[in-house]
Amino acid sequence: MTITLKDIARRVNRSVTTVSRALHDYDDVNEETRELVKRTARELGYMPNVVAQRLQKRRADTLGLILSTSGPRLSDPHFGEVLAGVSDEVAQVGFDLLISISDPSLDELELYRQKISGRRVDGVLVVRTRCHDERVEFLLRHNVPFVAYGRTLDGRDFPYVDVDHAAGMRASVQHLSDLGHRRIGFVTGSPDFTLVHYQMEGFRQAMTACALPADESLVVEADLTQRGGYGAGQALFSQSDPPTAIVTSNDLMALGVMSAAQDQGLDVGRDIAVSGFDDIPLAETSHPTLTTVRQPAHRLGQLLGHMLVGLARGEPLSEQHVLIQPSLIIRQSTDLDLWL
Amino acid sequence: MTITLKDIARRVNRSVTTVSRALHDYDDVNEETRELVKRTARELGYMPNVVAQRLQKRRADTLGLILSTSGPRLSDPHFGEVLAGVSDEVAQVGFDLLISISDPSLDELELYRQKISGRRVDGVLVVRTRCHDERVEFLLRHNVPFVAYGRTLDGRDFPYVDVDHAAGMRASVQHLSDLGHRRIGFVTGSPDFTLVHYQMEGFRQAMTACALPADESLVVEADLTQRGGYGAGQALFSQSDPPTAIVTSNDLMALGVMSAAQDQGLDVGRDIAVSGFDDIPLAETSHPTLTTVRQPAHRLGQLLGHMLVGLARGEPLSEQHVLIQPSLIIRQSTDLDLWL
DNA sequence: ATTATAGACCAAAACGTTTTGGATGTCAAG
DNA sequence: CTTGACATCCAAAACGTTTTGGTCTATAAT
Repeated sequence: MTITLKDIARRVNRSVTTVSRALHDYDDVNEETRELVKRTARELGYMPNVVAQRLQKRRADTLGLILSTSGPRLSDPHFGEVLAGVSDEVAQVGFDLLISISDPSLDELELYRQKISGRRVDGVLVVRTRCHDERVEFLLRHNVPFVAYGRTLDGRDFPYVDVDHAAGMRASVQHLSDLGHRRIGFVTGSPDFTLVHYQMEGFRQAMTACALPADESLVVEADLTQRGGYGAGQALFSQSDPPTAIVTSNDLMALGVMSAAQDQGLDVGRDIAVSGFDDIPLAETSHPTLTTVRQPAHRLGQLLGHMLVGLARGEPLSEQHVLIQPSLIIRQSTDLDLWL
Repeated sequence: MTITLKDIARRVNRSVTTVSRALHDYDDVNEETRELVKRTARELGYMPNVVAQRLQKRRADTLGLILSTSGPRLSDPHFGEVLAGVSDEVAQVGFDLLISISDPSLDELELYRQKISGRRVDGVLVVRTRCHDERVEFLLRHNVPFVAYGRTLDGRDFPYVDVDHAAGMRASVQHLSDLGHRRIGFVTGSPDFTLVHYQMEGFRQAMTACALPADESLVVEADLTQRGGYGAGQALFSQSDPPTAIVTSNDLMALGVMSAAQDQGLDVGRDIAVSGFDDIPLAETSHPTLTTVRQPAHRLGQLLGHMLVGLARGEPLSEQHVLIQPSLIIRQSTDLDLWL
């Protein structure tokens, strides 16, 4: 049997109204009754029925995150860390985080529609944006509070947090150029992803700035996974004039590239330089350790969570657009003689 | 403005009751009105307010998962995969999955109390059980439907899904013994975890069965992470009479151990054999590839989800206890000459 | 002509809160 | 004595559903 306000009211001989107001520290209830109410509530083990609260308040105190099966999975370490940041942050202010993995049979937007119009969530998080992103369009059109992890390219205005992938990539290429590399390969994800688009932009900018020849055959596209990186690496190494250095769209791919290199008998860090993006924990303990562009994943998640909670509460956002500058972490995979 | 049953009722000149019943295909509403109601609902873009439904039905259609900060994080690949399985399964039958990361300041059990008595969730998932697990005690005491990923040791009866860690570990040790190893180290997590306990049991059983000497100094405890494995590996390699083979509690640790070995200049697979547990995707692409004990993570998650949904709906469970037999996957880290 | 039966519908209650708009009593000031 | 202010309390409405327990009408059976 579960305890309700009515039970407490009956017990202390007050109305439900008074009990509710006492528990919420309204100032129109006598000090004594307030104490009495609170004590009995504790004694009876009263816990408010949040569903009823939500119905009355017309708020869900819940934030939604929809993962499409094609997007990043929970097993992507960088993404997991961002998510942990979001969760930490929103939990602190009493919000729940609702995670849906979109059934492949169901249209992803339909899922948004359900969750949102069904009042299940009062704000959503969009992850890994695409250059033109239908989810963003949908959410804007339906006036749903949301924050995106990543920008889009079609000039719509919406709140986002993003990392300056172009700058990160420029730093990587610059570093490799400084080491004397002239044939630099790029193992990349689909250019539909905004992050890949900007990385590509940074890559080309830096190649030009360093006066390096642009060779399109050195740009290989694959899945943003280790397996994808492995395949792309194999493709690059089997070319007649293979690159001496490779940058990648994320660390998982970089690890895959390193595997492919090692399988070819190459000594990563000496025969071939590899540089990643993200700085997942594995980057620090791989062999050789991985040079990469660090994104403050956890802090980034916290920021996303913070903004989203604000939006969901209808507060104005102090910063609509946040662009975080990543930093290059140089390790052995680009310079094996570098010992820590 | 959001559409409610009342709006539809007004529009079709029927009562709210009839509209509700029409939408739910009750047989006491005329075929024509049913059609009319459904059509108008579609036209107006009606979506039921699930909060109201839940209040009325006294069900949340939501399953809870509480991650304590000390337990596995979302960034553990094996765990992420299990979770994806759970999520896939429960989404298919319309349940939500609520993930809370327990604030370190808040007592974990208190969080359970809140979510459960607050009627936020109608079933919970307990992951990575401990030999004596307070969460299990709590849930049993409060009669909350739950399924555990892992057993406990104190003889309480509750539904669980677990992997036979003892058998997996026996297979690993047997394999190493067959290769001629006699000094086998064990890099393990805290024995409080049930999985570690059973691994330890399997380890000792196999050592005895293979007539290998038990040397307690070869058992090193550390965090169930790559970093933990690295440290434990260093400790083992700096001993006067180091092991020639090492088994570990999970793959992340094994990767850490491999790193430590390689930093010592050891050739993993030749100078030292390393064997993991889980078979995360990384195991297949590490260098050398990792011999490990495979757990069907995704399927395991689906099973957990399936059981939990059944319980939450009050259906009797066909199988209370599921113990899955893992299989040994032999790769290069125990036998470098093994080329695939 | 009465009584059943079935088909179509609905008002009201319920779920457990919070909010609104008073009501009541006391006391001090005028 | 009246007025106003203040402190304390509460009934009723509201949130959007589903369920309960009907009513009413038309037709069929007796």
